[in-house]
Amino acid sequence: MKRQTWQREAVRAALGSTEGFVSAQELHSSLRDGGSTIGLATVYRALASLEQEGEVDALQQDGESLYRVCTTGAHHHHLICRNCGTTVEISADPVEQWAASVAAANGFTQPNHVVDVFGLCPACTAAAASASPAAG
Amino acid sequence: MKRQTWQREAVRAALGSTEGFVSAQELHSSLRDGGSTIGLATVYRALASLEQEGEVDALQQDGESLYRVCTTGAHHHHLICRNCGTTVEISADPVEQWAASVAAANGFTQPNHVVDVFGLCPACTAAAASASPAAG
DNA sequence: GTCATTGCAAACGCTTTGCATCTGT
DNA sequence: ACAGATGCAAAGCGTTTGCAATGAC
Repeated sequence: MKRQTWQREAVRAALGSTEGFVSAQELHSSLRDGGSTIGLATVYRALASLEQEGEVDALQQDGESLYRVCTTGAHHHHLICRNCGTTVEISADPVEQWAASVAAANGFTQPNHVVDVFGLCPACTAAAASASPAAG
Repeated sequence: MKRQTWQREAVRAALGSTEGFVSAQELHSSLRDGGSTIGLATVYRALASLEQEGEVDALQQDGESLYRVCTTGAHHHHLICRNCGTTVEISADPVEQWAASVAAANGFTQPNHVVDVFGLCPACTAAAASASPAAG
């Protein structure tokens, strides 16, 4: 039996108001910042539960778990700036098909894929160019 | 200045004698089991150093870092079974190009990408089919 | 002879868990 | 009234770091 609590809704809402992936701790901070008195453990539990139900997607990045609202079916991916965090939506139709294709080719079913492209956005590329003109 | 130590060689050797990916702790256990008195921290440091030099590939699996001897710089991706962890190497040339392409199209430089495909391998698909014949 | 490297263990960060209380049904 | 969720904080896990001795160059 699953009870309906404002905490759980708060986690879902916070997750829904994010652009890309967020860590559980960022979510907790955000919630607290928004006035919630929700506990960190509760955020983790809600996230785990939500993931279990398939309502959110999770991936591991550098030892952390990042969460994102699950886009059951047609989804798009993001191009993220490593430096300033700028996020650009990108259509990944060819990749969707490629993922499904390689999965099928190997006999795998229920294909899920995590596709994210990181890089330096134009502004940060220019900034980096002047910040590191010579490395020797 | 990089000094040549038997510990470092031991880590490389242990890594070279593995089939797939191994965790730092497994490597350490293996080394100890093989007679080495190498320390855990040293294994971590050697691994980090080796990865820095591009001699080994590393990936994160469920909060752990798994390492493997590097495949000459050219990287590929993996198709991972959600259930048993079976890993299949997949060539992602089209994705490489796609990633570079979308990055360039948006003015992004230094494109890195995270591409992982998860699914159920043939064996687990069959197992799941008999384990969950009806869901309601 | 010098300094990077090693090793131990504690610190660290992220996540999970125990237990008492509270809240939703 | 009952079952499950919450919250705090500490345990837990894997990883990193500090500091003194050691070994490589």
